[in-house]
Amino acid sequence: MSTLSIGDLARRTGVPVETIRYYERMGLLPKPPRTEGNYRAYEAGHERRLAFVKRSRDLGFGLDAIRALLDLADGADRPCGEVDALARDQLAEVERKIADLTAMRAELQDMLGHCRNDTVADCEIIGRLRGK
Amino acid sequence: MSTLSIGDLARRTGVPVETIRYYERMGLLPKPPRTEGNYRAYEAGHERRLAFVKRSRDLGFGLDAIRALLDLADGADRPCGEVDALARDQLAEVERKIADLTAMRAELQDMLGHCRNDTVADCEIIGRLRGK
DNA sequence: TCTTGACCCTGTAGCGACTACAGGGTGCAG
DNA sequence: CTGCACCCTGTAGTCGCTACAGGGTCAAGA
Ligand SMILES: [Zn+2]
Ligand SMILES: [Zn+2]
Ligand SMILES: [Zn+2]
Ligand SMILES: [Zn+2]
Repeated sequence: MSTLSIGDLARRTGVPVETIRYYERMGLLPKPPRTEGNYRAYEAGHERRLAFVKRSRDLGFGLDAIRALLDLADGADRPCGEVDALARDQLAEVERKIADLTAMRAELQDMLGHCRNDTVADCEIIGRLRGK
Repeated sequence: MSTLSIGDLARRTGVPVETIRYYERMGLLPKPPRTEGNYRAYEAGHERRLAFVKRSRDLGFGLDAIRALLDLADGADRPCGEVDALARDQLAEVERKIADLTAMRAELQDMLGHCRNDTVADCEIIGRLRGK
């Protein structure tokens, strides 16, 4: 038989078993047919769909956005403006996070650069956390 | 009287009331004395401690790390090596996140740059999410 | 004096995206 | 036939808040 168990699918996609079941509960993956013993039996279509979800997650899309992307991907001859909009929103979100983290990094580096490694009372890190 | 209500403290530190109560439950802030009407009555020490917590949060430290920093900050004449280690760990974490997000940004930008705004079937964004 | 309204209290539930059990069932190899 | 890896469901925990629900307190204005 060419069907995959949930464990097979997990190994092939790199998505943990528990996460696959979670995606199914969240409506990202269709409920697969079951074997006699009530095991999930996946086929190639399921694997492609899960791979799509994984690539989207790797780009930071939230599950709601991924549901929307999956729906849009089904309408082959519709314009892709909505897809674009989702990607642009996600890019904006990523850029916002990078900006926040870059500010944190600068301050942490500066604190560490000023620390003379003596007592806590004189430590620049503690001093700045206290607000000088 | 020079005490502050929880709302006063929230306004002065920029930390929401609910979050202040949450920090108290989590053991980051000492339980303040109460008024006759059972209102929390804060003093300058509480405000300084909360400001320390806020600055630490703004740098991305987790609450466990902040608890440790607060403890270390009390031992004035001990060496600051542990403080340093916490800051270095936090810097490493921030740098890891920046690296992840930078990769996401590059891929999102590239996808968006290749999208010719036609149909979903030809859309580069959908194509890449599907794995080409 | 009464009442309005802003503030405060506790306790609990929800968010997002998992992750980790507990307590069982299935299926195959030795 | 027995062990073991795997699968099942359902629930609770993670992190750092945030949002109620259902009450109590308090000062100012009519
Ligand atoms: Zn400097
Ligand atoms: Zn130091
Ligand atoms: Zn390219
Ligand atoms: Zn497109």
